[in-house]
Amino acid sequence: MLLPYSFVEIEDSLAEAFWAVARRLRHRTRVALEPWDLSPSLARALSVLSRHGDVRLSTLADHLRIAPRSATEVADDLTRLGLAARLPDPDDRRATLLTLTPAGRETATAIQAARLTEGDRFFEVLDEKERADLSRIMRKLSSG
Amino acid sequence: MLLPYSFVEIEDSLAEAFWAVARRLRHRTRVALEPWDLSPSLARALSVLSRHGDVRLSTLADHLRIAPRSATEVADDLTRLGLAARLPDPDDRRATLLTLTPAGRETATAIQAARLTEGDRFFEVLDEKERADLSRIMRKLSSG
DNA sequence: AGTAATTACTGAGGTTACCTCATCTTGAGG
DNA sequence: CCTCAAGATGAGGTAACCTCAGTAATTACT
Repeated sequence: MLLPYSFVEIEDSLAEAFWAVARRLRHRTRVALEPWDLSPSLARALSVLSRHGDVRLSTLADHLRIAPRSATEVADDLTRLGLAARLPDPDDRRATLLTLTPAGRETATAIQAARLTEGDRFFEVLDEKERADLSRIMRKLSSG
Repeated sequence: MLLPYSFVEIEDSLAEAFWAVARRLRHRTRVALEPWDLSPSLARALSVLSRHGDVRLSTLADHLRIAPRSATEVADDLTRLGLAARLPDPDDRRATLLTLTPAGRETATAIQAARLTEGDRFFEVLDEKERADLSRIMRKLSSG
């Protein structure tokens, strides 16, 4: 199937350019997490806990968009690291709440801060208007 | 009593907005690949082969940014699927070239086209100027 | 109230896409 | 011709997911 040549080139480079940026940003994020020796996956879980407070494992799974069974493993890992703890849900004895330990809360806050500065540094090559444009465009792309 | 919760994460930073878009685009790409039942990883390898012609496994590894040992596995998979074949490098008897079979070439072309239309559909919610802005901004971010 | 269906978590085991390390063969330089 | 490096691969390992089956607790339906 053939598309108009110029059109192809533009679209092609747009998607590719996007992924090139994604790779760079991912790398930056990984570097930003290094001081805590935490995988991106666990860092994300920590951030969910820090934003939403105590959550059921199933809710954690929803937020992370992983299978419920996998949330069990994330909880295991965070617990093993002393960053979170399980406690029974008072409203439903089938359910388990995951809560941040003080160490977990501290780590979550530190990571959040580091991630923000990393993110800022990454995007600060853009001027004010470009950032506004990008923000608006991202919003459009993620809901359209 | 349990409060109802929303699964929608608050995207307060550019980075998070960016990742939300990345997730959507990745999903679109995966969907676009479904007709061929190929993993994104193999599709990428196919596209390297289609762009660079016959390549050594080590070169393939470089392009895909994976360890040389892992390129062996990618080659195994493509070979098993009849999309590529190994042939000895005439210039170096230690080396192996991977080459596309006719089926592989055909698949690579079809995937390329499908991927472009998917990308097209993804970015077409933007108007002309937004696409130009995004393209410029991505370029700036990936080299800055 | 008694039973059936559903929900929350987890054990067992699998998959994908990577990795390192050791080994074999071939090539290149002193 | 001898040592060292490079290309591929066997063996074995890992992270981060997955499905499926099972148990306990809850809700829904006679």
